Amino acid sequence: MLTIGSLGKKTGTKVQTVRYYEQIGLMPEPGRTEGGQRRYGDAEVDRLSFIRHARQLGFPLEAIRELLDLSDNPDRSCHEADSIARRQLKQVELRMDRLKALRTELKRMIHECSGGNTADCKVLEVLRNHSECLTDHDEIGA
Amino acid sequence: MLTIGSLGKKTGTKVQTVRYYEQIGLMPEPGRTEGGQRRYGDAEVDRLSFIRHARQLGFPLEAIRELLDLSDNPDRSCHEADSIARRQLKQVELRMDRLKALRTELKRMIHECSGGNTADCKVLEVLRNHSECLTDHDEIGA
DNA sequence: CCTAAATGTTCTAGTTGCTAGAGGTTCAAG
DNA sequence: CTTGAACCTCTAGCAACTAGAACATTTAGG
Repeated sequence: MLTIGSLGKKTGTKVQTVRYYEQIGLMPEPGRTEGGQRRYGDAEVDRLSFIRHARQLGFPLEAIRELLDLSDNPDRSCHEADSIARRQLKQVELRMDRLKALRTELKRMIHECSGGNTADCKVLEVLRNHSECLTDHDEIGA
Repeated sequence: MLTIGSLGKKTGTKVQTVRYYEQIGLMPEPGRTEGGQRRYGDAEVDRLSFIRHARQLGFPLEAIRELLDLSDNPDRSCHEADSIARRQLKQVELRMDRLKALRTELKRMIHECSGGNTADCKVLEVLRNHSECLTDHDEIGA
């Protein structure tokens, strides 16, 4: 039986985060000691590892909830899990495309900056004047 | 003199967002009508455009605050603006690298999924078993 | 057995960058 | 003068945690 701290260490998760997952129903309510402390077994280690791994792959918690659900029902079709993964892949590719455009623009800004004072700083000038941009970067928060 | 709505339209910003920027001190407190409504001039249009453009390039608001500060002081060295931009470029490149690793892993997961039921779904299996991963993807939230 | 340190507990609030809604006021056109 | 769009403030919500206060429990050493 593991304490919440050891569970966290085993899975690379902060204690607060484990409790957070419990709060939103991603992790089950574990057994408690007489004194009220949480104790975990192997099933919980597996489940939390699954969650963490999916997070590392960028899946949002709601997608992970679905994936866990599928994982709990081994007789259901694999198709749903596959489509969740495909959706995630699309997201990743979209974000990559955006970042590529941003990188281009940033590089150009920096490249053209020749020092001197801010009055004729290329970086600031580009920011002031959107029309100097070559690429589209319409989306915010890429 | 522009209303907050027209300012928003001109700069591609939601009204709420303009007020939010004012609240956190990125935008100055504008003049008001007798009835208490905000009115904006050209300077505000420029400033908000600057902010929005920097956001599109992924700069966090705190970096934008610094950039605006530099922009307001034309005699200061360009060096600082340049280093903020370089920092941002590094961030972008870091995120791209992470996304690249994620994409690789997701593609492999999906590629190996041959249908059937979830009991032997590759997607779920990979998530269950981190050791099946080829790439590093240690950082979360890439 | 006792004590101290480490770890656990709950609860609240903060992070980033907005966005949405309630409930009310002002403005401009007709 | 009336109507309806656009404005006002204030609060709360989003994702996915993270941090801190104030207190309880557990465990190891002496």
